[in-house]
Amino acid sequence: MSAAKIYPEFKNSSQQQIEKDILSFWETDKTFEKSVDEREGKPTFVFYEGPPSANGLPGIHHVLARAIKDIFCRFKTLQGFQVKRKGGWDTHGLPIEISVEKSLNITKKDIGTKISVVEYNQKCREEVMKYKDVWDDITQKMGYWVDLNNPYVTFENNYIESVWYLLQQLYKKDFLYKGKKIQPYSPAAGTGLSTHELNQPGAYRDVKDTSAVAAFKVINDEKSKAVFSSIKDANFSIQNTSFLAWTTTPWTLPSNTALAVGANIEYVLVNTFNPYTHLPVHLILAKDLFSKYFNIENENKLDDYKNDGKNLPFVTLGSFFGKEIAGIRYEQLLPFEANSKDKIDGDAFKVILGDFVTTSDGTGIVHIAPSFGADDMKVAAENGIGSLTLVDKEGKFIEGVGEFSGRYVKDYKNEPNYISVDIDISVKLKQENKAFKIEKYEHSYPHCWRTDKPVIYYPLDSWFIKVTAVKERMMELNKTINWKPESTGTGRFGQWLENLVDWNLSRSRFWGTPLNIWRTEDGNEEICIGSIEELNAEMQKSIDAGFLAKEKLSEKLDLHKPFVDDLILVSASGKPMTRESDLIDVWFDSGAMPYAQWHYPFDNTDTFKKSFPADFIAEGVDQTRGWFYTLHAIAVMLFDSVAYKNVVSNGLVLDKNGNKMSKSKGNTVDPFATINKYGADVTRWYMISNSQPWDNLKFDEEGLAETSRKLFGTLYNSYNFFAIYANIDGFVIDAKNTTPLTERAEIDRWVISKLHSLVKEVTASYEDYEPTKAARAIEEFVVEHLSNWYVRLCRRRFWGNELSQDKKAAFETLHECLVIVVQLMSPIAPFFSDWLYQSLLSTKNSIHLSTLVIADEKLIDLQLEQRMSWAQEISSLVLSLRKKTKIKVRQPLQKILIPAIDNSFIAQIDKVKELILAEVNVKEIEYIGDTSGIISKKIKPNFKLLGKKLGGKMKLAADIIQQFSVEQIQQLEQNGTIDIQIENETYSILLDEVEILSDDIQGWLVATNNGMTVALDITITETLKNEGFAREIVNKIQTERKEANFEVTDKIILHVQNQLVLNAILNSYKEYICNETLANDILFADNVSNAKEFDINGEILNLLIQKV
RNA sequence: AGUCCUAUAGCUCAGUUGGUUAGAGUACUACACUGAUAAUGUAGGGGUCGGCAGUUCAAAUCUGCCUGGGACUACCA
Repeated sequence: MSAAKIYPEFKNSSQQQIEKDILSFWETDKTFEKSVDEREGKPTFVFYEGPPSANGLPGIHHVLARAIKDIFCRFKTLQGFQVKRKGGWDTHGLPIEISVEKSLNITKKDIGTKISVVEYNQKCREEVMKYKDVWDDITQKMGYWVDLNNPYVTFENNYIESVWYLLQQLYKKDFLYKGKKIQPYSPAAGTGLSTHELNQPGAYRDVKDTSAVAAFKVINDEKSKAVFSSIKDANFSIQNTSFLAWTTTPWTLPSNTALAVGANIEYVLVNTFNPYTHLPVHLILAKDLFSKYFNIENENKLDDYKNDGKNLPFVTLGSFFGKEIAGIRYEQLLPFEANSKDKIDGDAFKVILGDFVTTSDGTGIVHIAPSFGADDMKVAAENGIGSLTLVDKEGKFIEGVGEFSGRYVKDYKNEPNYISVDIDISVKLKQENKAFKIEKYEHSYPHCWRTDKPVIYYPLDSWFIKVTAVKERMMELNKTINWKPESTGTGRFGQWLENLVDWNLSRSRFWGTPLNIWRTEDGNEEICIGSIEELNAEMQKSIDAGFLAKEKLSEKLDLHKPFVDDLILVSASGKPMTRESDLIDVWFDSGAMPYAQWHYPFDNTDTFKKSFPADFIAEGVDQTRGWFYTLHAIAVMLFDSVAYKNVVSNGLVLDKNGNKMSKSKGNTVDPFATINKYGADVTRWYMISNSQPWDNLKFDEEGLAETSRKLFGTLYNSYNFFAIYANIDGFVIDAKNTTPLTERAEIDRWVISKLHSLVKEVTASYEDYEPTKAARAIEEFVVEHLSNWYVRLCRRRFWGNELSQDKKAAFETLHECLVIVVQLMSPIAPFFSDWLYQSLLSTKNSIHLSTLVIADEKLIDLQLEQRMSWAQEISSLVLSLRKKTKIKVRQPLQKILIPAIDNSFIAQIDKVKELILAEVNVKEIEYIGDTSGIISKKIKPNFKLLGKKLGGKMKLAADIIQQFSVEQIQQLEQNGTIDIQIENETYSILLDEVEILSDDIQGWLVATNNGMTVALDITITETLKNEGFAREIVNKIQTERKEANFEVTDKIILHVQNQLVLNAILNSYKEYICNETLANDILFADNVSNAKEFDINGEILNLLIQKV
């Protein structure tokens, strides 16, 4: 009994302390490194880390995202795979530039004047790693295993060199081209934006803009005369006729060069009034949209008009199809010096046909400003219409636009009294009789994701990647990727691929990977550099040609601006070539990580080959068109391969009310505070078990407390229970010498069977990237099966005096369950599981270096699991009956009755009989056979079978069957069939097609649930009553022992004051009582001093408990 | 505007190929149990399965439309 404690017992250990201890253990043990190194040569499981940017702080959603990554990497490691996890940092891009500008209090304009590009880029380089320490801290505290000692960093020369290599490969395949396109452009940031950037969450926002329906006056010429010749109305004049076109961006109206109509859309021409000037006018708009502006009740009531702009009366003068009015010319809406006709590079101001025109909005006539809309540009080019660009790159009107010159089209400068140009243009139109309807219009409009300012569409020179050329192949290969959830792959990602446009690679910025293309001034000769070696060779050529100073070659190479811009190369024909000034989209950086992280193809080609493509990646669902896309695009174009085989896209973390977390709402959750309070394991477990990774998670602190209490508390108690008794008995697990399963108790075999069923289920779930299913299954096993059934029912087995064979088996069984359960949990809860594992095995070898047990089918006995679940059901029913009759469990009862329809059922129950009897404190089970005559039977049709057979008659048949008499049921049971009449037709019902249940035992107290019926004999005989007394006495003594803080091994002596009824019982149950309470003797006396008074089922007992 | 996801008890979630009393946990209430106490058992209240139609003998489950929540896309005037 005094043996050294093998298993540490923890009275007050906290999850936080455990995690601290395990963290420092991992550090000194180098467990993570070992978990990779020890598996050298084993099959690999390839994981790619999507690089975070360390210039922002980590949030709780990062903990979720990284927990998901960690789980599968740990799981695969447990399975024996080698899982390398190279960390990485995303270091380029606008967010970094913005935060540098903020901290230096400068703007883009100041770069090159107030600060040199060299200095600026140096600042960026520093800024990038601003919060690296915080990130390292959360990484460690949350238990995310990733190699941060050798991360890939996107701004390093090696990384850039790999990116250049990839770009050169694309160039060689003719996938790179330069073109002018109307692109999203942010005047505030001074740069074009890629579609990826517009896809950033929050980029599209509902805004209220001033929208204008403008009237474009028809020119009276041969064409218009011909078109309108059919109109006979005396009041009609072409000079007074206008087209109505709607726009939400009135600032584009001065740049208008055409109007587009739909060929087969019908337009009407009406005589009415201008609602602002009240002058009589003729207007043309789509018939379908007519009712938006006019009320039919006001037809032909021109004389009623009250000059108030309301209830506009009208007279319809005629109607035309779009194809008829195409070609009509109109007067320029807002003529200025800068948009005079000679400034336009083509024909202008006429009606053209566009297939994109619809009648869902506006007037069915579209205002065309080719410089500010992609469709506009396209349709204008097709029709030989020229373009006007009256707005410069800063977002303000150029000189020569009258009163609007120099004004910003949106508030790009945060002017305190910014006045909307849209409004002023609208006012001007109103005054000039050119406005028909000015109103606020709410619509979704893209904003620059960093400056928060509205984007405009603007003609820009750009380099593109021709991804459309491999569209089909990308779709094909996408089908081989296992998406979790599937709908993200087929739906969101699949549709994105179907509507693919070329990837705009250019960015006019300072901090990023420079485009590796040099060109002669005329653009006739160019070169795309694919390596540093090649660059050096070209530099040498240029030095030889005299374009480049000799010293350049010996300078330290930095593949950033402005250094690369200073390099002038020489073309084949001897002309100087300068670098195309653009940087490339940062998304290309991250999409290049499978290659660039290994500096492929310059180094590590073997490593690369072994780690491409990835087996698994995981990021937020918002990366679908981001990282998931760029990885896929580059892999397909250059390697004709997928970049990843399995991808988990996780949802958002919302607050507990389902609102998005945001700093402004103040509902963000601090990951450090959470981990500090509840521990990383609890946080991880809660997030994984609460909702599937791809569903949004409603983060609620109460859920964390529940997880902590239920799962971890229960497991902790189960272990402590084991440890306490194992230590008392000096039990030490001896893996080589365990009790054979056949010699163990039924309940041992049951829990082992359950355990292996669990291993099977959990392994399958992890393999299917379903961590939530795994977590929930583990939780159920621990709480319901292991703790609430196995441990609870087996407690007595652990108490005996010596280490019996049965007790040894119980220890071994519980030990095995705990070891395997923590192994299954370890990917999700890496700290607690490691701590428990090491405690259970008295080892200093981490659980994360162990090999996952494989489910042993031979140990799974479904029949056993079935009969145990019956035992649980029966016990529950008996307890509920006791409850109903208010007979406490401590009072033994004689028997329970169970209707038994077949013998196999009896055989099954017999095997678990002892467990049931002990659990419900009853002496025996009696099975009631069919012939007893006291079982009432209930019959229920099997809808699934009968429904198929009877079809429409099902309902009637169900009524008939359910009302079967006892005789009819008997007949069916005997003959196996019975005929019923439905609407004068006869149908045979077979025994298989119904379910016969017993739901009552006449004359008994019964309970029924899930098809199980149990009756309880509540007669309390004298013997039972006395035994009840004995039990009650034991209970009081036990409670007293506990209150007195006796050790569970302390022996006692009982001093009893003589009592008429209880003396007899104490004597006849002396052995039992002494055994149960570890009493050496019971001593009687007429008077016991210091005795405590107990109420034993109504009898008063004065008793003193004395420790020996 | 379109595409996709989602809606089940106060809260968090299950609910197989459609099959007849819609479940669990949690919270609340009451009573038990307790040599595991960070527990446990039993009982109770709590649901128009977002709404409306349809298919079917039978719909939480399938279809359509609508509403709320969310994400994404857009050249959208």
